[in-house]
Amino acid sequence: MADLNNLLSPFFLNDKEIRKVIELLFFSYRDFTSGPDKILEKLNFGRAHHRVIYFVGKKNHITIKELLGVLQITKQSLSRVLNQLVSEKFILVSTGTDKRTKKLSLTEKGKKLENELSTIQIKKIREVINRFDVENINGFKQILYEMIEDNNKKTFQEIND
Amino acid sequence: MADLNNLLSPFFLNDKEIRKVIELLFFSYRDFTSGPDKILEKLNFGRAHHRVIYFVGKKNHITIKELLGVLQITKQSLSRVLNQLVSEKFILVSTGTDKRTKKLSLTEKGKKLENELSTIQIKKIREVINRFDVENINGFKQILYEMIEDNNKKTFQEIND
DNA sequence: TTATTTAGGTCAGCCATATTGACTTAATTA
DNA sequence: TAATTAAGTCAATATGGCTGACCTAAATAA
Repeated sequence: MADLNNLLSPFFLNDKEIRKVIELLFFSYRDFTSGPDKILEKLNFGRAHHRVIYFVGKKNHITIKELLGVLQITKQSLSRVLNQLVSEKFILVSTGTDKRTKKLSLTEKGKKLENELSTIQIKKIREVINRFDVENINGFKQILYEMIEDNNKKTFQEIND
Repeated sequence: MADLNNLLSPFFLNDKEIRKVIELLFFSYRDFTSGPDKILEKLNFGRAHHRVIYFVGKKNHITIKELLGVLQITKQSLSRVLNQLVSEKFILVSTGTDKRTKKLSLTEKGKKLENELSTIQIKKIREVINRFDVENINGFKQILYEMIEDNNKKTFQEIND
């Protein structure tokens, strides 16, 4: 039966092979975040701070509500992290046209940190990806994209329009 | 200059495109772990328990030391999680030939939970992966593998030999 | 055989990141 | 004017990490 399955669907992957993917995701994601973690530690920041800095850098003038939508954490969780970043002058808060909203942006200090952290991850990805051909790279991106829940696919598109 | 780069290296990816990969990794990894999280919550377990159950299931009779090497956490961190799993009879501890060591294995109850959690993730990966061809899938696995630090590549190989 | 190393455990305290629930303020919109 | 929305805050709780100090028992090296 297993043989028949392999015969009929050449792209079929058995559980054993798929478990390897589970492990690859675990190990690669952990190592992917380890570089920035070391820099953040010196500033007494964590990965949560990195995410905020990343997405504020990505979308200048992002509001609190939008940021909460991207991060999918509670406003209480965001509050602590964001207040630290604001009080230490990595992030600047201004009022929106709708005066209920706030617009977040990186200060020069914030941009510098954002750049330092992203450079590590960009370099790492580029080093890996340069060893593969364009079909593999596009396939890689597409597979990751398809692993995202539909709701969050929208978010990905929104921050990239 | 950027044009020249693109001209000379067709596989060159600019920072903007690489940033998309950073985001894809963040969103996909988060959604990938959200399924099991819901089941674990009912048992008052977290992702740390899942990892222990996963790797004990993966390598029967794994020792504490080996498990610490895979998870890369301190024994104090492992201790709390593992003791819960043992006291709630998901994991069985026996003594190794070297009587200083302990061998961990899943009980029937543990196997059942492991299966329940892994099934969700395997299903998710299979659903995605079945929409791609074998070259894309292999490329995907290889790129993830290359993102792992050398030390941890060894670990991945060891648990898969 | 004694000394050292190794595998594992434990106690205590600390920090980061997340949660829920309840409540407030100010501004916008119906 | 009433309802909704964006944002903030206080308090309590859980999870999952960490460091440091210290312990036991077994295996191995000097």
